[in-house]
Amino acid sequence: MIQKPAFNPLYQQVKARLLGRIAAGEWPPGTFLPCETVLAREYGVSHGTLRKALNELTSEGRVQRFQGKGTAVPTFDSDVHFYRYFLMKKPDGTPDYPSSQVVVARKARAGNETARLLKLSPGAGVFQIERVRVLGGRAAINERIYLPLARFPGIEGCATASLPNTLYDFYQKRFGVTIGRAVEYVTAEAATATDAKRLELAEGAPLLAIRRVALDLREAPVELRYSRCATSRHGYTVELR
Amino acid sequence: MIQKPAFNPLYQQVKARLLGRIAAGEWPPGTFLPCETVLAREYGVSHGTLRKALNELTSEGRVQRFQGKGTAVPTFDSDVHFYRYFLMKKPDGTPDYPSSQVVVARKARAGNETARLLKLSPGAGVFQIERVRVLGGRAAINERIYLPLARFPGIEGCATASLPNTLYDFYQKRFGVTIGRAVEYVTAEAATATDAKRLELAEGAPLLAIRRVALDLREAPVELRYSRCATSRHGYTVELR
DNA sequence: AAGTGGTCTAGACCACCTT
DNA sequence: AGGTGGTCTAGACCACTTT
Repeated sequence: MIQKPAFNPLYQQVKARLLGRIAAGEWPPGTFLPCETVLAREYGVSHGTLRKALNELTSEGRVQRFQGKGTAVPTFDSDVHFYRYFLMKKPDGTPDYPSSQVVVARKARAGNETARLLKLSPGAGVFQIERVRVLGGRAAINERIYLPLARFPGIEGCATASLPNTLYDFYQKRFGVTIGRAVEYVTAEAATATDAKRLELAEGAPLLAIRRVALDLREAPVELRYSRCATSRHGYTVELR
Repeated sequence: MIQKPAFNPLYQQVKARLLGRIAAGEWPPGTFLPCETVLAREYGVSHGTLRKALNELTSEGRVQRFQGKGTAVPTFDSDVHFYRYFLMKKPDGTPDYPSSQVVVARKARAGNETARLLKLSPGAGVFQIERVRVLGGRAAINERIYLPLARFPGIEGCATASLPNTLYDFYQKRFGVTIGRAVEYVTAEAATATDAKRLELAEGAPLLAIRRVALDLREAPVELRYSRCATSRHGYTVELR
Protein backbone atom coordinates (compact mmCIF):
# COMPACT_ATOMS: atom_id res chain seq x y z
CA MET A 1 0.00 0.00 0.00
CA ILE A 2 2.62 2.50 1.15
CA GLN A 3 6.30 2.81 0.28
CA LYS A 4 8.51 1.76 3.16
CA PRO A 5 10.91 4.51 4.21
CA ALA A 6 10.51 7.17 1.47
CA PHE A 7 11.52 10.65 2.57
CA ASN A 8 8.74 11.17 5.09
CA PRO A 9 8.17 8.97 8.07
CA LEU A 10 5.49 6.34 7.57
CA TYR A 11 3.22 7.82 10.22
CA GLN A 12 3.30 11.18 8.43
CA GLN A 13 2.16 9.53 5.22
CA VAL A 14 -0.60 7.71 7.06
CA LYS A 15 -1.64 10.94 8.79
CA ALA A 16 -1.76 12.82 5.49
CA ARG A 17 -3.88 10.10 3.89
CA LEU A 18 -6.29 10.02 6.80
CA LEU A 19 -6.63 13.81 6.77
CA GLY A 20 -7.24 13.70 3.03
CA ARG A 21 -10.06 11.23 3.48
CA ILE A 22 -11.56 13.34 6.27
CA ALA A 23 -11.35 16.49 4.13
CA ALA A 24 -12.94 14.61 1.23
CA GLY A 25 -15.91 13.79 3.43
CA GLU A 26 -15.40 10.05 3.53
CA TRP A 27 -16.20 10.17 7.24
CA PRO A 28 -18.55 13.12 7.73
CA PRO A 29 -18.39 15.06 11.01
CA GLY A 30 -20.10 13.14 13.77
CA THR A 31 -19.29 9.71 12.37
CA PHE A 32 -16.69 7.20 13.51
CA LEU A 33 -13.58 6.06 11.68
CA PRO A 34 -12.80 2.34 11.37
CA CYS A 35 -11.00 1.01 14.41
CA GLU A 36 -7.22 1.09 14.77
CA THR A 37 -6.77 -2.57 13.88
CA VAL A 38 -8.64 -2.24 10.60
CA LEU A 39 -6.88 0.99 9.60
CA ALA A 40 -3.48 -0.45 10.46
CA ARG A 41 -4.16 -3.51 8.31
CA GLU A 42 -5.50 -1.32 5.51
CA TYR A 43 -2.34 0.79 5.37
CA GLY A 44 -0.06 -2.16 6.07
CA VAL A 45 1.52 -0.56 9.14
CA SER A 46 1.77 -1.56 12.75
CA HIS A 47 -0.60 -0.65 15.55
CA GLY A 48 1.91 1.81 17.00
CA THR A 49 2.55 3.63 13.75
CA LEU A 50 -1.15 4.07 13.06
CA ARG A 51 -1.68 5.29 16.61
CA LYS A 52 1.04 7.89 16.20
CA ALA A 53 -0.75 9.26 13.12
CA LEU A 54 -4.13 9.30 14.88
CA ASN A 55 -2.67 10.90 18.00
CA GLU A 56 -1.28 13.79 15.99
CA LEU A 57 -4.64 14.27 14.32
CA THR A 58 -6.20 14.25 17.78
CA SER A 59 -3.84 16.91 19.13
CA GLU A 60 -4.63 19.06 16.09
CA GLY A 61 -8.35 18.71 16.76
CA ARG A 62 -9.04 16.81 13.53
CA VAL A 63 -10.46 13.75 15.29
CA GLN A 64 -11.69 12.94 18.77
CA ARG A 65 -10.96 9.64 20.45
CA PHE A 66 -13.21 7.92 22.98
CA GLN A 67 -11.86 4.97 24.89
CA GLY A 68 -14.06 1.94 24.39
CA LYS A 69 -16.10 3.63 21.65
CA GLY A 70 -13.89 4.66 18.76
CA THR A 71 -12.40 7.58 16.85
CA ALA A 72 -14.81 10.25 15.54
CA VAL A 73 -14.64 13.31 13.32
CA PRO A 74 -15.73 16.22 15.55
CA THR A 75 -18.61 18.57 14.81
CA PHE A 76 -18.85 22.21 15.81
CA ASP A 77 -21.96 21.89 17.90
CA SER A 78 -20.11 20.82 21.02
CA ASP A 79 -19.22 23.51 23.53
CA VAL A 80 -15.57 22.61 23.42
CA HIS A 81 -15.44 23.32 19.71
CA PHE A 82 -17.51 26.47 19.94
CA TYR A 83 -15.20 28.12 22.46
CA ARG A 84 -12.16 27.27 20.38
CA TYR A 85 -13.37 30.00 18.03
CA PHE A 86 -15.05 32.31 20.53
CA LEU A 87 -12.56 33.93 22.85
CA MET A 88 -14.59 36.69 24.50
CA LYS A 89 -14.94 35.96 28.21
CA LYS A 90 -15.88 37.80 31.41
CA PRO A 91 -13.08 39.50 33.34
CA ASP A 92 -12.86 36.52 35.71
CA GLY A 93 -12.39 34.17 32.75
CA THR A 94 -15.82 32.52 32.77
CA PRO A 95 -17.39 32.07 29.35
CA ASP A 96 -20.67 33.64 28.27
CA TYR A 97 -22.70 32.21 25.41
CA PRO A 98 -23.63 34.74 22.70
CA SER A 99 -26.85 34.97 20.74
CA SER A 100 -27.08 36.63 17.33
CA GLN A 101 -29.40 38.99 15.49
CA VAL A 102 -28.82 39.08 11.73
CA VAL A 103 -29.07 42.61 10.33
CA VAL A 104 -27.94 42.15 6.74
CA ALA A 105 -27.64 39.06 4.50
CA ARG A 106 -27.08 39.71 0.81
CA LYS A 107 -24.92 39.07 -2.23
CA ALA A 108 -22.05 41.45 -2.88
CA ARG A 109 -18.83 41.76 -4.86
CA ALA A 110 -15.42 41.32 -3.26
CA GLY A 111 -13.46 44.53 -2.70
CA ASN A 112 -9.68 44.60 -2.85
CA GLU A 113 -8.95 43.55 0.72
CA THR A 114 -11.70 40.95 0.73
CA ALA A 115 -10.43 39.45 -2.51
CA ARG A 116 -6.85 39.40 -1.29
CA LEU A 117 -7.64 37.77 2.06
CA LEU A 118 -10.04 35.21 0.57
CA LYS A 119 -7.76 34.61 -2.43
CA LEU A 120 -10.45 35.62 -4.92
CA SER A 121 -10.35 37.90 -7.95
CA PRO A 122 -11.52 41.43 -7.16
CA GLY A 123 -15.22 41.66 -7.93
CA ALA A 124 -15.85 37.95 -7.35
CA GLY A 125 -19.22 37.08 -5.87
CA VAL A 126 -19.39 36.89 -2.10
CA PHE A 127 -22.16 36.59 0.44
CA GLN A 128 -22.20 39.27 3.11
CA ILE A 129 -23.68 38.77 6.56
CA GLU A 130 -23.93 41.45 9.21
CA ARG A 131 -25.14 40.62 12.67
CA VAL A 132 -25.14 41.88 16.22
CA ARG A 133 -24.10 39.44 18.89
CA VAL A 134 -25.51 39.75 22.38
CA LEU A 135 -23.50 38.83 25.49
CA GLY A 136 -25.02 38.83 28.95
CA GLY A 137 -28.11 40.63 27.72
CA ARG A 138 -26.26 43.48 26.00
CA ALA A 139 -25.34 44.07 22.38
CA ALA A 140 -21.59 43.55 22.46
CA ILE A 141 -20.29 42.63 19.00
CA ASN A 142 -20.98 44.17 15.61
CA GLU A 143 -19.93 41.61 13.04
CA ARG A 144 -19.51 41.54 9.28
CA ILE A 145 -18.80 38.30 7.43
CA TYR A 146 -17.82 37.58 3.82
CA LEU A 147 -18.17 34.13 2.25
CA PRO A 148 -17.06 33.19 -1.29
CA LEU A 149 -20.20 32.18 -3.21
CA ALA A 150 -18.17 29.53 -5.03
CA ARG A 151 -17.75 27.60 -1.78
CA PHE A 152 -21.30 28.21 -0.52
CA PRO A 153 -23.53 27.61 -3.54
CA GLY A 154 -27.14 28.53 -2.90
CA ILE A 155 -26.46 30.47 0.29
CA GLU A 156 -27.86 33.59 -1.35
CA GLY A 157 -31.27 31.94 -1.06
CA CYS A 158 -31.03 31.80 2.73
CA ALA A 159 -33.50 34.08 4.43
CA THR A 160 -32.05 36.37 7.07
CA ALA A 161 -33.92 34.50 9.79
CA SER A 162 -32.68 31.10 8.67
CA LEU A 163 -29.04 31.84 9.42
CA PRO A 164 -28.14 30.09 12.68
CA ASN A 165 -26.04 31.43 15.54
CA THR A 166 -23.33 28.79 15.18
CA LEU A 167 -22.20 29.38 11.62
CA TYR A 168 -19.29 26.92 11.52
CA ASP A 169 -21.62 24.05 12.27
CA PHE A 170 -23.91 25.38 9.52
CA TYR A 171 -21.07 25.63 6.98
CA GLN A 172 -20.16 22.04 7.73
CA LYS A 173 -23.59 20.44 7.68
CA ARG A 174 -25.03 22.48 4.84
CA PHE A 175 -22.09 23.08 2.51
CA GLY A 176 -19.53 20.47 3.55
CA VAL A 177 -17.09 23.25 4.44
CA THR A 178 -15.09 22.36 7.57
CA ILE A 179 -13.12 25.08 9.31
CA GLY A 180 -9.69 23.75 10.26
CA ARG A 181 -8.03 26.81 11.72
CA ALA A 182 -8.25 30.57 11.74
CA VAL A 183 -5.89 33.52 12.01
CA GLU A 184 -6.91 36.68 13.85
CA TYR A 185 -5.47 40.19 13.73
CA VAL A 186 -6.64 42.35 16.62
CA THR A 187 -6.49 46.13 16.86
CA ALA A 188 -8.23 48.91 18.79
CA GLU A 189 -10.43 51.26 16.81
CA ALA A 190 -12.94 54.03 17.47
CA ALA A 191 -16.62 53.18 17.13
CA THR A 192 -18.18 54.37 13.87
CA ALA A 193 -21.72 55.72 13.68
CA THR A 194 -22.98 52.25 12.75
CA ASP A 195 -21.07 50.61 15.61
CA ALA A 196 -22.45 53.21 18.00
CA LYS A 197 -26.02 52.62 16.91
CA ARG A 198 -25.89 48.84 16.94
CA LEU A 199 -23.94 48.53 20.20
CA GLU A 200 -25.66 51.41 21.99
CA LEU A 201 -22.54 53.34 22.85
CA ALA A 202 -20.97 56.66 21.96
CA GLU A 203 -19.39 57.27 18.58
CA GLY A 204 -15.62 57.23 18.99
CA ALA A 205 -15.68 54.83 21.93
CA PRO A 206 -12.78 52.35 21.83
CA LEU A 207 -13.65 48.98 20.31
CA LEU A 208 -11.73 45.76 19.87
CA ALA A 209 -11.51 45.18 16.10
CA ILE A 210 -10.85 41.57 15.19
CA ARG A 211 -10.14 40.51 11.61
CA ARG A 212 -10.38 36.75 11.19
CA VAL A 213 -9.54 34.63 8.17
CA ALA A 214 -10.83 31.06 8.59
CA LEU A 215 -9.29 28.23 6.55
CA ASP A 216 -10.71 24.84 5.67
CA LEU A 217 -8.91 21.53 6.14
CA ARG A 218 -7.05 22.08 2.87
CA GLU A 219 -5.82 25.48 4.08
CA ALA A 220 -8.01 27.42 1.62
CA PRO A 221 -9.54 30.62 3.07
CA VAL A 222 -13.31 30.24 3.26
CA GLU A 223 -14.50 33.01 5.57
CA LEU A 224 -13.48 36.58 6.31
CA ARG A 225 -14.96 38.05 9.47
CA TYR A 226 -14.69 41.50 11.06
CA SER A 227 -15.84 41.63 14.68
CA ARG A 228 -16.07 44.94 16.49
CA CYS A 229 -16.43 44.30 20.21
CA ALA A 230 -17.39 46.49 23.13
CA THR A 231 -15.11 45.42 25.96
CA SER A 232 -16.65 46.97 29.06
CA ARG A 233 -18.02 43.62 30.26
CA HIS A 234 -16.05 41.06 28.26
CA GLY A 235 -12.50 40.73 26.98
CA TYR A 236 -10.54 38.68 24.52
CA THR A 237 -8.72 35.91 26.36
CA VAL A 238 -5.61 34.12 25.19
CA GLU A 239 -3.35 31.62 26.83
CA LEU A 240 0.31 31.71 25.82
CA ARG A 241 2.49 28.68 26.37
CA MET B 1 11.83 3.46 41.76
CA ILE B 2 8.26 3.96 40.60
CA GLN B 3 5.06 2.09 41.49
CA LYS B 4 3.86 -0.02 38.60
CA PRO B 5 0.30 0.80 37.56
CA ALA B 6 -0.95 3.21 40.31
CA PHE B 7 -3.77 5.46 39.20
CA ASN B 8 -1.81 7.53 36.71
CA PRO B 9 -0.08 6.10 33.70
CA LEU B 10 3.60 5.51 34.16
CA TYR B 11 4.60 8.07 31.56
CA GLN B 12 2.61 10.74 33.42
CA GLN B 13 4.51 9.99 36.60
CA VAL B 14 7.81 10.13 34.74
CA LYS B 15 6.78 13.39 33.08
CA ALA B 16 5.81 14.95 36.42
CA ARG B 17 9.10 13.91 37.98
CA LEU B 18 11.11 15.30 35.08
CA LEU B 19 9.20 18.59 35.18
CA GLY B 20 9.79 18.78 38.93
CA ARG B 21 13.51 18.40 38.44
CA ILE B 22 13.51 21.05 35.70
CA ALA B 23 11.52 23.45 37.89
CA ALA B 24 13.93 22.77 40.77
CA GLY B 25 16.80 23.88 38.56
CA GLU B 26 18.57 20.54 38.39
CA TRP B 27 19.12 21.17 34.69
CA PRO B 28 19.32 24.94 34.27
CA PRO B 29 18.04 26.49 31.03
CA GLY B 30 20.52 25.97 28.24
CA THR B 31 21.87 22.67 29.57
CA PHE B 32 21.17 19.14 28.37
CA LEU B 33 19.32 16.37 30.17
CA PRO B 34 20.83 12.89 30.39
CA CYS B 35 20.11 10.80 27.32
CA GLU B 36 16.97 8.69 26.95
CA THR B 37 18.73 5.43 27.76
CA VAL B 38 20.08 6.74 31.05
CA LEU B 39 16.80 8.34 32.12
CA ALA B 40 14.85 5.21 31.21
CA ARG B 41 17.17 3.05 33.30
CA GLU B 42 17.04 5.57 36.15
CA TYR B 43 13.24 5.45 36.33
CA GLY B 44 13.07 1.76 35.56
CA VAL B 45 10.83 2.20 32.51
CA SER B 46 11.19 1.31 28.88
CA HIS B 47 12.58 3.46 26.11
CA GLY B 48 9.08 4.04 24.69
CA THR B 49 7.54 5.12 27.97
CA LEU B 50 10.31 7.58 28.69
CA ARG B 51 10.03 8.94 25.16
CA LYS B 52 6.31 9.50 25.60
CA ALA B 53 6.99 11.59 28.71
CA LEU B 54 9.71 13.61 26.97
CA ASN B 55 7.57 14.11 23.88
CA GLU B 56 4.77 15.64 25.93
CA LEU B 57 7.25 17.94 27.64
CA THR B 58 8.51 18.89 24.18
CA SER B 59 5.05 19.74 22.87
CA GLU B 60 4.47 21.87 25.96
CA GLY B 61 7.70 23.75 25.29
CA ARG B 62 9.38 22.55 28.50
CA VAL B 63 12.29 20.90 26.67
CA GLN B 64 13.74 21.02 23.17
CA ARG B 65 15.03 17.93 21.43
CA PHE B 66 17.84 17.87 18.88
CA GLN B 67 18.43 14.73 16.89
CA GLY B 68 21.98 13.53 17.34
CA LYS B 69 22.69 16.03 20.14
CA GLY B 70 20.32 15.54 23.04
CA THR B 71 17.44 17.03 25.00
CA ALA B 72 17.85 20.57 26.36
CA VAL B 73 15.97 22.93 28.65
CA PRO B 74 15.17 25.97 26.49
CA THR B 75 16.17 29.54 27.31
CA PHE B 76 14.25 32.69 26.44
CA ASP B 77 16.97 34.28 24.38
CA SER B 78 16.04 32.41 21.20
CA ASP B 79 13.73 34.16 18.77
CA VAL B 80 11.27 31.31 18.82
CA HIS B 81 10.80 31.72 22.55
CA PHE B 82 10.64 35.49 22.42
CA TYR B 83 7.78 35.55 19.93
CA ARG B 84 5.82 33.03 21.95
CA TYR B 85 5.25 35.90 24.38
CA PHE B 86 5.24 38.81 21.96
CA LEU B 87 2.24 38.74 19.67
CA MET B 88 2.28 42.20 18.10
CA LYS B 89 2.96 41.90 14.37
CA LYS B 90 2.62 44.01 11.24
CA PRO B 91 -0.66 43.81 9.32
CA ASP B 92 0.88 41.33 6.88
CA GLY B 93 1.89 39.07 9.76
CA THR B 94 5.64 39.74 9.74
CA PRO B 95 7.21 40.22 13.15
CA ASP B 96 8.97 43.36 14.30
CA TYR B 97 11.46 43.33 17.15
CA PRO B 98 10.79 45.86 19.91
CA SER B 99 13.28 47.86 21.92
CA SER B 100 12.50 49.24 25.37
CA GLN B 101 13.05 52.48 27.29
CA VAL B 102 12.56 52.11 31.03
CA VAL B 103 10.73 55.10 32.53
CA VAL B 104 10.11 53.98 36.09
CA ALA B 105 11.67 51.25 38.26
CA ARG B 106 10.87 51.34 41.97
CA LYS B 107 9.53 49.49 44.96
CA ALA B 108 5.80 49.74 45.66
CA ARG B 109 3.02 48.08 47.63
CA ALA B 110 0.49 45.78 45.98
CA GLY B 111 -2.95 47.25 45.49
CA ASN B 112 -6.07 45.11 45.61
CA GLU B 113 -6.09 43.92 42.01
CA THR B 114 -2.34 43.42 41.94
CA ALA B 115 -2.48 41.38 45.15
CA ARG B 116 -5.36 39.27 43.89
CA LEU B 117 -3.81 38.49 40.52
CA LEU B 118 -0.35 37.78 41.95
CA LYS B 119 -1.85 35.89 44.94
CA LEU B 120 -0.21 38.22 47.45
CA SER B 121 -1.58 39.94 50.55
CA PRO B 122 -2.68 43.52 49.86
CA GLY B 123 0.19 45.83 50.65
CA ALA B 124 2.85 43.18 50.01
CA GLY B 125 6.08 44.46 48.51
CA VAL B 126 6.30 44.51 44.73
CA PHE B 127 8.71 45.94 42.21
CA GLN B 128 7.15 48.21 39.61
CA ILE B 129 8.60 48.76 36.16
CA GLU B 130 7.23 51.14 33.57
CA ARG B 131 8.67 51.24 30.11
CA VAL B 132 7.90 52.36 26.59
CA ARG B 133 8.46 49.84 23.84
CA VAL B 134 9.39 50.99 20.37
CA LEU B 135 8.27 49.16 17.24
CA GLY B 136 9.47 50.12 13.78
CA GLY B 137 10.95 53.37 15.08
CA ARG B 138 7.79 54.55 16.85
CA ALA B 139 6.74 54.42 20.50
CA ALA B 140 3.98 51.81 20.38
CA ILE B 141 3.50 50.20 23.79
CA ASN B 142 3.20 51.78 27.23
CA GLU B 143 3.85 49.04 29.72
CA ARG B 144 3.59 48.63 33.50
CA ILE B 145 4.91 45.55 35.24
CA TYR B 146 4.56 44.30 38.83
CA LEU B 147 6.85 41.67 40.32
CA PRO B 148 6.55 40.18 43.81
CA LEU B 149 9.71 41.13 45.74
CA ALA B 150 9.61 37.74 47.46
CA ARG B 151 10.37 36.02 44.17
CA PHE B 152 12.89 38.60 42.94
CA PRO B 153 15.10 39.34 45.97
CA GLY B 154 17.47 42.20 45.38
CA ILE B 155 15.77 43.47 42.24
CA GLU B 156 15.11 46.79 43.95
CA GLY B 157 18.83 47.42 43.66
CA CYS B 158 18.69 47.28 39.87
CA ALA B 159 19.34 50.60 38.23
CA THR B 160 16.83 51.68 35.63
CA ALA B 161 19.42 51.32 32.90
CA SER B 162 20.38 47.81 33.92
CA LEU B 163 16.98 46.30 33.16
CA PRO B 164 17.23 44.43 29.86
CA ASN B 165 14.73 44.37 27.02
CA THR B 166 14.06 40.66 27.30
CA LEU B 167 12.84 40.38 30.87
CA TYR B 168 11.89 36.68 30.88
CA ASP B 169 15.45 35.72 30.08
CA PHE B 170 16.57 38.07 32.86
CA TYR B 171 14.13 36.55 35.40
CA GLN B 172 15.47 33.13 34.56
CA LYS B 173 19.20 33.82 34.59
CA ARG B 174 19.20 36.26 37.49
CA PHE B 175 16.48 34.96 39.81
CA GLY B 176 15.91 31.38 38.68
CA VAL B 177 12.30 32.25 37.84
CA THR B 178 11.17 30.45 34.67
CA ILE B 179 7.97 31.56 32.96
CA GLY B 180 5.96 28.49 31.95
CA ARG B 181 2.81 30.03 30.57
CA ALA B 182 0.79 33.24 30.66
CA VAL B 183 -2.85 34.26 30.44
CA GLU B 184 -3.88 37.45 28.69
CA TYR B 185 -7.09 39.46 28.90
CA VAL B 186 -7.41 41.99 26.06
CA THR B 187 -9.75 44.97 25.91
CA ALA B 188 -9.96 48.29 24.06
CA GLU B 189 -9.51 51.44 26.12
CA ALA B 190 -9.10 55.16 25.55
CA ALA B 191 -5.60 56.60 25.91
CA THR B 192 -4.99 58.39 29.21
CA ALA B 193 -2.92 61.55 29.45
CA THR B 194 0.14 59.43 30.31
CA ASP B 195 -0.48 57.07 27.38
CA ALA B 196 -0.88 60.05 25.07
CA LYS B 197 2.37 61.63 26.18
CA ARG B 198 4.46 58.47 26.06
CA LEU B 199 3.03 57.18 22.78
CA GLU B 200 2.74 60.55 21.06
CA LEU B 201 -0.94 60.33 20.23
CA ALA B 202 -4.14 62.09 21.20
CA GLU B 203 -5.73 61.57 24.59
CA GLY B 204 -8.79 59.36 24.15
CA ALA B 205 -7.37 57.51 21.14
CA PRO B 206 -8.29 53.81 21.16
CA LEU B 207 -5.60 51.53 22.58
CA LEU B 208 -5.30 47.79 22.95
CA ALA B 209 -5.10 47.10 26.69
CA ILE B 210 -3.52 43.76 27.52
CA ARG B 211 -3.44 42.42 31.05
CA ARG B 212 -1.08 39.49 31.39
CA VAL B 213 -0.48 37.19 34.34
CA ALA B 214 2.63 35.06 33.83
CA LEU B 215 3.04 31.81 35.79
CA ASP B 216 6.17 29.86 36.60
CA LEU B 217 6.63 26.13 36.02
CA ARG B 218 4.82 25.41 39.29
CA GLU B 219 1.83 27.52 38.17
CA ALA B 220 2.51 30.27 40.69
CA PRO B 221 1.89 33.81 39.33
CA VAL B 222 5.18 35.71 39.17
CA GLU B 223 4.51 38.70 36.93
CA LEU B 224 1.59 41.03 36.28
CA ARG B 225 1.91 43.16 33.17
CA TYR B 226 -0.31 45.84 31.67
CA SER B 227 0.50 46.70 28.06
CA ARG B 228 -1.25 49.57 26.33
CA CYS B 229 -0.62 49.36 22.59
CA ALA B 230 -1.13 51.76 19.73
CA THR B 231 -2.39 49.62 16.86
CA SER B 232 -2.09 51.85 13.82
CA ARG B 233 0.97 49.97 12.55
CA HIS B 234 0.89 46.70 14.46
CA GLY B 235 -1.81 44.34 15.71
CA TYR B 236 -2.17 41.45 18.09
CA THR B 237 -2.06 38.19 16.18
CA VAL B 238 -3.52 34.90 17.29
CA GLU B 239 -3.91 31.57 15.56
CA LEU B 240 -6.95 29.50 16.54
CA ARG B 241 -6.96 25.80 15.91
C1' DA C 1 -18.32 -11.34 26.37
C1' DA C 2 -16.65 -8.70 22.72
C1' DG C 3 -14.85 -4.58 20.87
C1' DT C 4 -12.71 -0.16 21.30
C1' DG C 5 -8.84 2.88 22.49
C1' DG C 6 -4.73 3.38 26.17
C1' DT C 7 -0.42 1.77 28.16
C1' DC C 8 3.91 -0.63 28.28
C1' DT C 9 7.64 -3.47 26.79
C1' DA C 10 11.85 -5.15 24.12
C1' DG C 11 14.33 -4.85 20.42
C1' DA C 12 15.68 -3.47 15.70
C1' DC C 13 17.08 -0.12 12.62
C1' DC C 14 17.53 4.81 10.73
C1' DA C 15 19.05 9.82 10.65
C1' DC C 16 21.82 13.16 12.49
C1' DC C 17 25.72 15.25 15.10
C1' DT C 18 30.26 15.14 17.18
C1' DT C 19 34.84 13.41 17.55
C1' DA D 1 33.08 5.29 15.14
C1' DG D 2 30.13 6.22 18.73
C1' DG D 3 26.42 8.66 20.77
C1' DT D 4 22.07 11.00 20.38
C1' DG D 5 17.18 11.24 19.25
C1' DG D 6 13.51 9.32 15.57
C1' DT D 7 10.96 5.51 13.54
C1' DC D 8 8.81 1.05 13.36
C1' DT D 9 7.41 -3.43 14.79
C1' DA D 10 4.96 -7.30 17.39
C1' DG D 11 2.80 -8.53 21.11
C1' DA D 12 0.94 -8.28 25.84
C1' DC D 13 -2.15 -6.40 28.96
C1' DC D 14 -5.35 -2.67 30.92
C1' DA D 15 -9.57 0.49 31.00
C1' DC D 16 -13.73 1.68 29.20
C1' DT D 17 -18.18 1.04 26.55
C1' DT D 18 -21.55 -1.58 24.52
C1' DT D 19 -24.21 -5.79 23.70
